[in-house]
Amino acid sequence: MNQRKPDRRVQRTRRQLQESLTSLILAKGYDAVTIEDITEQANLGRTTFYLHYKDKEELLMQSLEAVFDDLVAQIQQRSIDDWVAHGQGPWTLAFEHAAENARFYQIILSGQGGDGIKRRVQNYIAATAKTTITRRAEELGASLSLPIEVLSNYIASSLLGLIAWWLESEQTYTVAQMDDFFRQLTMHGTARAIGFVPLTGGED
Amino acid sequence: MNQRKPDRRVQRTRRQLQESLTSLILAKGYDAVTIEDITEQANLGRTTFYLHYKDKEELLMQSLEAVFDDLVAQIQQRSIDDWVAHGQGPWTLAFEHAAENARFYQIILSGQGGDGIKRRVQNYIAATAKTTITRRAEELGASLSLPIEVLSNYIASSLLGLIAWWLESEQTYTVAQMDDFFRQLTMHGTARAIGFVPLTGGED
DNA sequence: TACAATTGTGAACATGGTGTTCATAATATA
DNA sequence: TATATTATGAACACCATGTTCACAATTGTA
Repeated sequence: MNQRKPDRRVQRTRRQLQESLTSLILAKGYDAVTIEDITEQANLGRTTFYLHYKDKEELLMQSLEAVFDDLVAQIQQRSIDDWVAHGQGPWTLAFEHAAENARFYQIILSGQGGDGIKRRVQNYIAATAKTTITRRAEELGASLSLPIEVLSNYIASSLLGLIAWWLESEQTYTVAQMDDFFRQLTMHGTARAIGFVPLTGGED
Repeated sequence: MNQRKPDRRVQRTRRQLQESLTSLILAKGYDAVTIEDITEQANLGRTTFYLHYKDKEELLMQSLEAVFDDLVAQIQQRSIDDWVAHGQGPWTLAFEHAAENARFYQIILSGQGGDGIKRRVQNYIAATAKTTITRRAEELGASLSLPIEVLSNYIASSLLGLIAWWLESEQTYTVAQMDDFFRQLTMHGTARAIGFVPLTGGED
């Protein structure tokens, strides 16, 4: 009945484990962090870790999802048209958030973060894009010219790929610039950027 | 002086190690393969492995690069316009190659393939895209509307992301369809696919 | 063919993280 | 206060890694 309130110790333990992991990642990278590092930093027994999480990756993903859920909620407070009207894309907040935690995501997204973290982050973005686009398509009564799965996955991988590159390159460009670049690519595709002018929309 | 011909034993050993690794990846996944598995399968001493490679990843990347170099050479035999004239993108061969070795790339690209493999593959694609685009831009005397690094990285991550998704989804679509999807996105961007019609190219 | 250099071998070893068990202690909730 | 839940830490088995070393096998060449 009251599944609602987990034991105080549980909350405390999990929070400490999460905080310890993120701070350790900043200190020594992802792979280098051992379970014992985490529990020691958190002042907990190593056994306790396995009482709550299967492995490092599960711990990290739960932390990330909490943060992402917040971010998505913020983004969805505005409609797509609202964002565009302000000369921004909905993903502006994503670029901002990434910049604010640059070193952290640099490590996580470098791909040398455990097995499937980048992939799981990408899945999260794709799922978000999918529901957002679906909802919008319903509002407009419009139909997609591509399978939603293809589209959402394309968006997720290109956005995440660009963010990862941007962080690795020590942020050669500002958030506003990245936002603008991504909008151009989103609006007109890569062809125009290369200077390749399509045959004026021929064979749709 | 004659750096040219490595000892026959070296060639033989390296080839056997490469073949063993790829076959083992198909058999039990990437992570599950140990150095000992590889050398045993290759009928070599475990020590021998370290005589040639630092770790599993180095071995795998060298195998991949050999394959990729071939593929790129094939692709570059035609000009971009040639490809387009035939109703295809240069990346058609990439989709084909991926389909032919579906299970292999499914594992490699799932992200659960060692630390940075997907990332290194993506870097390879980005580098290829960069030189290709640069060359073409020089031919046309055109200038890019985006930094080449941004562009090439966007292309690489979206292409690889799409391929990875496609393989994971058990290839719900044909090579020709994927090629067409990617071309649509390349030519017109994602916005049009959503049914979002831009303000007729307003404020460039 | 014989010889010197290179390469492969296998055993042995140290290292280090993982994941599990279990009896016991600490703490929360009712 | 009583009972259930959670945390503890020591101990253990396990397994892959990476390195060393003395010796064997093979190769390219003189």
